[in-house]
Amino acid sequence: MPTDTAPADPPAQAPDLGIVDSLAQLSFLVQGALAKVAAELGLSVIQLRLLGVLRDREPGMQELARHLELDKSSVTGLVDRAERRGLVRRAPSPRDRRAVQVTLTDEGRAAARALEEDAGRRIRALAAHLGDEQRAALSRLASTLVAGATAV
Amino acid sequence: MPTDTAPADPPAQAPDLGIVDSLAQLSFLVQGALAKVAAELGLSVIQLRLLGVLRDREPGMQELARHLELDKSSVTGLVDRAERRGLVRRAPSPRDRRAVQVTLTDEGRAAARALEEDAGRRIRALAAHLGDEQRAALSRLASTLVAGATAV
DNA sequence: TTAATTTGGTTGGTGTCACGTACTAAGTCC
DNA sequence: GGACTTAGTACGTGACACCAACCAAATTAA
Repeated sequence: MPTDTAPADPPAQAPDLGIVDSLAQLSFLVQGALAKVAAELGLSVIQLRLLGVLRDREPGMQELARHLELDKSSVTGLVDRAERRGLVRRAPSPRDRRAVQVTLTDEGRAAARALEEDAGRRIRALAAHLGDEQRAALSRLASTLVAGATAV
Repeated sequence: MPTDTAPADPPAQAPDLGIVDSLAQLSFLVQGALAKVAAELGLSVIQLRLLGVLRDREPGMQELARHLELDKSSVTGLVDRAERRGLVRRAPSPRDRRAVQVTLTDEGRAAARALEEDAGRRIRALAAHLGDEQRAALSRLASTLVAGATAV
């Protein structure tokens, strides 16, 4: 159970932590980077994630809940707060009079773009110690894992 | 800004998401797995992390705050809740009468072991679609990245 | 075509978590 | 001795997540 993201001694040759610890530590590292990105705009990671999902979708609340793996009541609150900040809008669904379409506002879209850029910078910085080939290999492997693990 | 962990179509050949999106998505995947592991014992990810740090340390509150990158007042609350659950104990420091040593209780140690095992299972399951060689390569690359990025 | 059920969403209550500010007590430095 | 720093707590606030209960619209059954 690898839980430590605080600076450690730089090993001349990095010891292999094993698949479990290395992925867990990596995830804390990346999440920390994303948290800092979001914090620059006064947002949380979950708000960043919300904006990310809405970049190419106009889902209802239920669908949003599935994407974010949250309870629907949690999504109500999440969207409430994002709406209060002027980042998203609730529009009535044209198909279903009960339902709602959640949409990015212009401000929200601008924020999403800024976050995306900054996240790119920060994550690339994390991988700065890797060589080009290593980085490419890591990207491929991570992509493969993600594809395999999310394909139900 | 890759924010989606919900199931997607399984691509015959996984497209490379790029280093940024692949690492971000991977981090959400791993954090989700850790959240489920913790939830099985009625804990949160940060509590899991706390137990992980305490496996091989008996830090003071300040030191704990540094390890977890939290404000010291946040650590007070965190340890309060863990103590209330019987997982950790506050002992007076022998060196400094102001300070405290945070220690795992027997119950806490048992929980840490259980979490560790289960996290291993779940993370290995995530990587189940990778071949042995791929998994080993990913582990090495992730280890290298972590070592490089945490070495101040 | 009513009646029963499912679906989409909100409300209200509870607990966790993180922060900032303010505070006490103990250690350290002149 | 007094000034300053360090270790930790207390308190108030806000974000976040869940559950249970609820309403209204949509769908299915009778």
